[in-house]
Parts: sequence; C-alpha cells; structure tokens
Amino acid sequence: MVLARLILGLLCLSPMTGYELKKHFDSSINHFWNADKAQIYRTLAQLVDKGYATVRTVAQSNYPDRQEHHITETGRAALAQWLSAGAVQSPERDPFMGQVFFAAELERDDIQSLLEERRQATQFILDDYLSQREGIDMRAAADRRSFLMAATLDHAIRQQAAELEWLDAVLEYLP
Amino acid sequence: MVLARLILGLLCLSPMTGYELKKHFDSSINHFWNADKAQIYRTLAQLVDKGYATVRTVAQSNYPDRQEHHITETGRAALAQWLSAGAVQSPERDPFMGQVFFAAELERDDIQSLLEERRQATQFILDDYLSQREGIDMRAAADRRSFLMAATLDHAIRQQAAELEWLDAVLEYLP
DNA sequence: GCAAAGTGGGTGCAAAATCAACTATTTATG
DNA sequence: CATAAATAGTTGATTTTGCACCCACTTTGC
Repeated sequence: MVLARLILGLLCLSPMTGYELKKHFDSSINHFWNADKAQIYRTLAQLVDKGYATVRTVAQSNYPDRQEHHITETGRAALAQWLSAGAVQSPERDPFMGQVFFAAELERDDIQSLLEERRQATQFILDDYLSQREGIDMRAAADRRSFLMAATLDHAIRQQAAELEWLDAVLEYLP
Repeated sequence: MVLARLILGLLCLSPMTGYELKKHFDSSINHFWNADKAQIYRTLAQLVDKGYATVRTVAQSNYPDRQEHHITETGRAALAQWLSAGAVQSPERDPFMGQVFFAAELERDDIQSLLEERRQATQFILDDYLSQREGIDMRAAADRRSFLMAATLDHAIRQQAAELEWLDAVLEYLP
C-alpha cells in the first residue's frame, strides 16, 4: 500500500522504468523507505492493473527496451487522495531497541560493545545523510516541492543525531 | 525472527501465556515494537516446536486454562546468541515521511494541516511515553536490567521530541 | 583480453505481518 | 438485567517483504 503510493509519487515527477525507480529508492528515498526490486516490479504491475499507470515500451539502440511507466489521471487522483486522507500513523519498530531492552542477559562489557557498535553504524548513516544534504541546492528550496523533499532528509538527520546523543548518554550512565 | 527473540526475552523474565505477552507488547514494549495476537500465538507455537520453550497447562477455577510458556535452556542460549551476534541494523521506514516528500501535490493549507495533524498525534504519543516514564522507580534503575529497559523508553521520548522540533521547524519555514 | 559492473527485466518461494472472524466463560458497568 | 469488557486461545485468507535465483546485452576497469 505505502510502496504503491510512493511509486505513484515518483511517477508523478516523471515517467520511469522499474530500474530507475529502484535507483531513486536507493539514493533519495532511502532515508525513510526502501524496497526490493522484485517488490517494485510487482507493485508496478499492480498499478498498471488498476489503471493507475500505463506502460510504454521504448526501444534503445544498445540497452534493453525501457518499460516506461506513466502515471494516469486516476493514479494522480489516488495519490492526492492518500495525501488528503490525513497523516498516517505507523507503529514504532526498532529491533535494536529490543536488543537493548533484553541486553541485561549479557555481561557489562558486551553491552558496551553492542552500544558502541550501534554508535558507529549510526554515525556512518548520519554522515551519509549529511553528505546527501550538502548536494542540495538551497536556492531551489524556496520552491515548495524541493523544500519538502529536503525536509524529510533533515528529519532523518535529526533522528540520527538524537540517536547518537541517546547512545552517548546510555554509555555514560550504564551501571 | 525479531518477534521470536522478543518473546524469548519476555519469557526469560517470567513464564507467560500468549495473552499476557500481548499485554506486555501493548503496554511496555509498544514504544519499539508491537504485534498482532495471531502472530504472537503462532510464534509461540514455533518456539515450542524448536524446543526454545515448553508449555504447561494450568487450570483455573473461573477463567480458561492458562497455556503457560516457559523458556528452556536452548531458548536462553538462542536469546543470548542473538544479543551477542552484534547490533542489528534495520532500514528506516516511515510512511508519513512519504506523505511529506510528495505533499507538494497538495495546496499549501492542506500541507499545513497534514503537518499539524501529525504534530498533535506526536504530542499525544510523547505524553503517553512521558507518563509511562513517570511510573518507573528510579531507585530500581541502579540495577542494570531496569536501567536498560528505562533507556529504551528514553530513546522513544527523545525520538518523539526530535520529531516535534522538526515539525515546528517545517511549519515555520514552509514556503 | 577477461572480469566486473551497469542496464533492464523477471520468477519462485518462504517468512513475516495484518485483518477479520469465531469459541467460551466471567466479571464489571450502566 | 442487559451489555460490554476482560480472560484465553484459534483459524483462514491475504498482503507484504525478503532472498535467491535467472535471463541477455553492454560498457568499463585492470
């Protein structure tokens, strides 16, 4: 459901192949969603099925044919309806917090290692987001679309930063 | 997989029925995980199947029999192994950020409503976490297990607080 | 010259998760 | 007194997701 909407959103920006969609997920969307390509191709087929998108096969000289997917008016309406239906809520879900919750089964040193390992990974992700952020032209962010897209990246940055602060606090006060 | 570990963790604290597990998920674990009861009962059956837990039927005078699940040594080992295998990483996944990312399809006022609605919901969740936090006896938190459990709640509180700050910033600067 | 990576698409399968019922009894609540 | 909520567990169907493959061709790097 969510994936279908996100794909519609991307197709709304420009017609795309499944391959290109996957690249968008990996590069610009990855801070709040990602999907396996198998899932993307299947969802794409469903969208065509429901009439939310149409396919146009475009031959290329060297590379394989492009199955270019175009959003339809119905598709645009479905996207708009999702956005208008109100803010979606989704349950928190973080396996790592589960590890922390039950980490008392480990020795103190192992708990510390667990937290430090996470700290490293979080720092790595944060750095990645920060470098993505640098690539954004802020002159263009006066335009609302660019502003909102950049905002979701800022959200991810704040979340990771908050996680780092939390990890440091836990590491400091761990009994 | 994660759910199985979390259930093992809970059974590690004390033997429980599926019904009680569900209540724990709804009350104390909900800030980082939750699960449908159907899923809990099925996972419980799998744990018994694998020898990670055993069932003991306890008759009650008034209420239905309790299917009390006890963790086994193998189960304890499996839990410890999960914790020792290192910090798990999980992809970010937030449908609401998808709405924001594509919100430019809406009018400015509708975008604002979307953000304000989310702000309300976030405040509500934060308040819930804060009241849960009040119920925690900090004298007991010198003990490592209680400290870690409280820490995961603190994490959730920080995350929600960061979300509120972000929402306010976006609402302020939205072009 | 050969291997790896990129372009573009797809299938099959299994595990995980969600939704919606349905069974029964007991204890509160209006 | 009726109705709802709590206790305890189960089944079926469907969706979502993830993993591991497979095809075929082209371009790039060593």
